[in-house]
Amino acid sequence: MSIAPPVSEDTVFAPVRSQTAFEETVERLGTAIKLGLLAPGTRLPAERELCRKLGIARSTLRQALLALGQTGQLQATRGRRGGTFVADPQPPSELPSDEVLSQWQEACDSRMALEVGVAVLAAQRADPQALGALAALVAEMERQTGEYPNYRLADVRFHVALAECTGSSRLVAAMTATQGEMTDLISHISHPAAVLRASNEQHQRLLRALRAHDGPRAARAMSEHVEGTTHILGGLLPSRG
Amino acid sequence: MSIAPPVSEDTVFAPVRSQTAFEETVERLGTAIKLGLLAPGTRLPAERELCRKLGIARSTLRQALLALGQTGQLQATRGRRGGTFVADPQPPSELPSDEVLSQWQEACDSRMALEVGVAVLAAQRADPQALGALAALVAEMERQTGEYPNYRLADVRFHVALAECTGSSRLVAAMTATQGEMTDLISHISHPAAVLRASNEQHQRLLRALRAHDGPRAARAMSEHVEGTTHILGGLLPSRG
DNA sequence: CGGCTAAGGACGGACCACCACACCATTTCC
DNA sequence: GGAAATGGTGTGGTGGTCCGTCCTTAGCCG
Repeated sequence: MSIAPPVSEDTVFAPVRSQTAFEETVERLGTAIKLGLLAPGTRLPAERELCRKLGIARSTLRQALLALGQTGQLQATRGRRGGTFVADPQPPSELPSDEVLSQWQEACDSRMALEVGVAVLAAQRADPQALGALAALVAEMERQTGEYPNYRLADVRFHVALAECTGSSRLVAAMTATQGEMTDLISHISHPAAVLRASNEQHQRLLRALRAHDGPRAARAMSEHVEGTTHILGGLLPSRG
Repeated sequence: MSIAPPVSEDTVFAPVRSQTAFEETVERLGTAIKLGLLAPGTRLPAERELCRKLGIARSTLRQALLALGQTGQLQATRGRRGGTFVADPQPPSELPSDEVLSQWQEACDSRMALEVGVAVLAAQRADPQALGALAALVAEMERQTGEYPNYRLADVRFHVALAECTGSSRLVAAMTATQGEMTDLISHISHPAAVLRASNEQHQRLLRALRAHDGPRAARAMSEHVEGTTHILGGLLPSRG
């Protein structure tokens, strides 16, 4: 054991980040809206019900809803048939923040660690119905290679659906968070149809591996898929911090 | 897109979990001690320095240190040459909590998702020095198949060292957390030397894949390794909740 | 028209986590 | 004996969170 390199204590003693309920709520709902998991026009549950589902107080939830309303992602209507609704998509004009940008490699690494493992598990567990849904999403992407926003929407749903194949809510949550992070990164680089088609071919190869319940092949397909995105980002992203 | 299954809103609207700085500190330090990443006798940085590193107030840190002291994991000495020291290992007598036990499958799934991806990245990035350290740990495990606590210590260090090969602090942190969770689960099942030897052979196969910088082979070796543990747990763990 | 109802909106008090700061107690080194 | 370094203690202030209560809006219906 004395041979072993001492684990860098930078990890053990790294800063503790305590996220408030307010922040986490804004993050979660905002990501779901940004990714299109909550489609425009969707009505959220009533505040009194939603705060119960989220396990937070109504006043805390309202802070979050207010914040999301001020950024234009939500819109509230009062009255008997009122409610809180997901607004139409924002012009994705914000440049990725320096903070996100400086950590893009860590984000891609985390994505690799998540997606490959999910692919292995999905290969073991995907049922015919789930495979059909995945195939439909691949077909949708094929149709939308010319319309990046539509392509990306199907892309996100593909990866989230893959996580759902595992049956693990943790992994689904991690996947949505990761996809949100990736969306921030890739929304401002160009997306030629050729690149999208190539990417979707990797989806198809992955799907074939899933159909064969071949975990190792799924892992390989997925790792190449993630690596592709990473390399594209590395080439097109503004200078790294 | 209308074909796509709607993403289950259970994920988006799942309870928000806000961890306090105190809880996270206890968790992090406690896990590091439990895993042996902070060896018995180790002296922690002085409180005034440690709270700065952790980014929390000294009083908050002291709450955590007090809690860890009351469970016998830390011991403090006053005076100029004083400090807070890691105590000798506890008799691991606590049975895994029902809460941990009921989620053992999710824990194993998360582990799969982390370890396989880490293996792929490590295969790309491991340098000779890191490979040497990993080999030393494999050799150590080989020697310790009869002494489970020692074996497990080297095992944890192997997996954490693997994460360190990726150069991603996020992944190292995730790995320590995952290994802590696994330790909770496996500490109370039997560990015949034969099982440990078989497990370590998987480490060796993984190491060979890393040396060859063969990501897919590393992924396969790791997924089989994780799957082995999962199956053993499934067979030996008390009835699932 | 007028009341009922379901929804968002606003306010105030209580509690607690966290923080910053100052000070005390103990030990060791010079 | 004094300086220095360390853990130990107390105090007050800030902000986040919760809970309860009430107000406002708008659709439904008798």
